[in-house]
Amino acid sequence: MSIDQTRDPLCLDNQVCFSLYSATNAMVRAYRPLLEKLDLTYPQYLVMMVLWESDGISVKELGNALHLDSGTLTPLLKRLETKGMVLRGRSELDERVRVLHITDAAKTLKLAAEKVPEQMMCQLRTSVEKLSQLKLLCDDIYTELSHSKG
Amino acid sequence: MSIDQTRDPLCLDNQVCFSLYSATNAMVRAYRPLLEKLDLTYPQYLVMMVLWESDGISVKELGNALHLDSGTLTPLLKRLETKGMVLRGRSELDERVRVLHITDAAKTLKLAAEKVPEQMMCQLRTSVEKLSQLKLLCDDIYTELSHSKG
DNA sequence: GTCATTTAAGTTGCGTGCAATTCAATTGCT
DNA sequence: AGCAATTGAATTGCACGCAACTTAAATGAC
Repeated sequence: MSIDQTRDPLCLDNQVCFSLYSATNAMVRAYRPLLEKLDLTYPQYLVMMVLWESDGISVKELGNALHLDSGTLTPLLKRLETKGMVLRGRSELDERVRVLHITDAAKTLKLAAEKVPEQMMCQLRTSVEKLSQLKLLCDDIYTELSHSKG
Repeated sequence: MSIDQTRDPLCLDNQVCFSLYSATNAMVRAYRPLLEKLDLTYPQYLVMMVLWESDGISVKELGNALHLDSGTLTPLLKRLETKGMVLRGRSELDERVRVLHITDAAKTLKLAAEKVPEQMMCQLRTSVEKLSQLKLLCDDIYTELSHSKG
């Protein structure tokens, strides 16, 4: 004769947010061995994905694309610079802005990185429909949570 | 005449994982002002949720419930102990295991914490069906990603 | 009973996320 | 032109996550 856990607001099993949190942690863990071969962390991989598509953008623009701020990105970009993946230049028009350029090594790395999404899908043995459903729902609540604030 | 971004495997817009990652970051950000009043971080709130339901469990059991390891939990529990929320005792049967007990202050805190889920739902202006869909999908991929490893 | 193995927790080290603050360059107002 | 307000990055400080390792206690094989 246990309590009705389906009504308990503080029951872990009822919380979407905990599922979201656990799924994300598991996802980042799953990426690790794949990205280790590229000498990248998951956030670094995200940064590289943006830069592979849009070379020469600013830290601000990068932050907008990834929903991250300079407090996170500045040290991360310095690490990528140390690895020889990124050049952190300055805009000539506006001395405040950093202009981010990828190196030739980064362009080479892209070829290996292109295999990562498929490797990841092999572990995610879920239907493509479910995954696009998941993406829509995540984008949905992201929008809600951002709108209610900034 | 741009490239077909829907086919580009390294296009950010195509990646479920990035949506998941951004949604989780946004979710944790949204919790912050609510939990600040309880002097808890989101992971600390998760720990307290488990302990409110299951007082007297071990670090191991807590880790199983939250999918976190002692490297994360030990320092977190020490902080909760400093705040007077948790007592980190020892099992008499097995000297290795910590027996975690909540304090009276933690029991009082639970009353305030019970309001948090509803406050959170106010920001998540999404239908309940969508949210339970999201939860199912997250639990789904969590299971897939865990099974493929441990 | 002894010793290798296993197990629970703790420690170390690194890379995030992010709030808060600082700094310098630019913009806007007048 | 002069100066306040704004903006782009960087810095500081704190709390995770987690891999890798260590420590100490318990278990198991013989």
